[in-house]
Amino acid sequence: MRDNKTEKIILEAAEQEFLLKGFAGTRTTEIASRAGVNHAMLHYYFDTKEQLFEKVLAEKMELFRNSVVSVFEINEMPIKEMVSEAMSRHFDFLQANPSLPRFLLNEVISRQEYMARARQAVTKIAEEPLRNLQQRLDDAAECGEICRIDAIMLLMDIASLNIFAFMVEPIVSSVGIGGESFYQARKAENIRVIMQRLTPNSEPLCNEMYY
Amino acid sequence: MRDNKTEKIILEAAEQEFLLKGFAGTRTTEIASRAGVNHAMLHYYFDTKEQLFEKVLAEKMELFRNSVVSVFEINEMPIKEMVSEAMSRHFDFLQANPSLPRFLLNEVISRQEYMARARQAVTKIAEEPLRNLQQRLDDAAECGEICRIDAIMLLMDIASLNIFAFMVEPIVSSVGIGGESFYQARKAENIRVIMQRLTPNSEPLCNEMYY
DNA sequence: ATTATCTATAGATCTATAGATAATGC
DNA sequence: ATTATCTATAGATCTATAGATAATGC
Repeated sequence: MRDNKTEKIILEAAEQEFLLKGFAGTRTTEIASRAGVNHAMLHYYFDTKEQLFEKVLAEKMELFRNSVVSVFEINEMPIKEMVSEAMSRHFDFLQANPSLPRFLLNEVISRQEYMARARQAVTKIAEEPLRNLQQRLDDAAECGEICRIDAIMLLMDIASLNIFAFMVEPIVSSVGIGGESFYQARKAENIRVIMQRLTPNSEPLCNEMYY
Repeated sequence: MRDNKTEKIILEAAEQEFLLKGFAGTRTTEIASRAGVNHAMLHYYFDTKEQLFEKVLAEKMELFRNSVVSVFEINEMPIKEMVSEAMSRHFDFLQANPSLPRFLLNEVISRQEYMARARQAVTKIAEEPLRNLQQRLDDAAECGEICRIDAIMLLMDIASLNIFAFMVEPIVSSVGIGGESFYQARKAENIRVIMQRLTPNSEPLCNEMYY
């Protein structure tokens, strides 16, 4: 045989099960049955359920981390274009991995072991980019390109708008949410909302009020 | 004895465990130990784990439903004030129940039994208010009070902004998210973003472009 | 004499492995 | 003769209950 076809099939089935039901809700027998292999095979290729899960989680975390980092790397263009481009890439990534945020969020929150790890990772990968972004935002505000804004608030606005729809889609798809054309419109909507948010206010008073 | 003190203690402990770890991740022994009662007591007051869970879920769903309905009931004021007031109430509700959205989302998505139920509930409670809202938005746009906007997009914007921060708070609290003063600023930010979104555009071209 | 609590354990469910058998590579 | 697959079952974990004992209400 010598091919790791079975191993791959099991891993993919595990991925689907874990993403849908989480670690606690997933049964190794279900993974095996979804993969169409004997249950003993699962333990032949992967020692334990935990190990199989770690593999899936690590891969997904890496995927997620890369998507964030790559988005932050955009630079050397006007701030509004930069934000717009970053949002677009972020949205596309989510569309390709719609169940990822819910999965990571849940496993991390419901399992103490991962919480500490995740919090550290967030602090580490977020702190410097956050400072840089704030600097760029301040500079752009100084030039009158955009209004003054706190980087965390901006990022939270963007993340909220981009991520949330994908999270709730399975439940609210009956009222017209979901599907290619919806997400196309949604992407435009999200970027529009943020662009408007960044626009310098005509009445200078307002700047002071909110910042 | 005749007081149902123990019963209440168990129910509250169950609520905490379920909200944190979900149905599959929760152990009845853990609930009992959190409640500080003998494990057998749990089955004395509540026949099964499933039954205990149903009680918690039903209560939380009702709470959630009421919060949505009550927000939709606001009327008889200018559209922008109405939206602003609704957002404010919605935000306050979430601040009082920060882990509710994640819990409901997860249980509903990871357990098929609940999915059908939830989808029906959404369709039923959302359809009419959605039509009414669209009507009001269209009327207000006609008068030039706001720009044209699709009701679903607006609601999705609002829900995203209001809910998301509470969902991720446990993970990102290390970078300054969370706490009374943060949420106060966050609430203002969310309302501001939506108010700007509703503002009629100065260049009439833009209206056509996005709608 | 009814209601609440405990101990001890049965029963159900899920993960993991031993050991036998079949398939492939050399 | 090494690698892959199967059957059958052990072992671990979790839920649920039986039955004995203690506490309260009348």
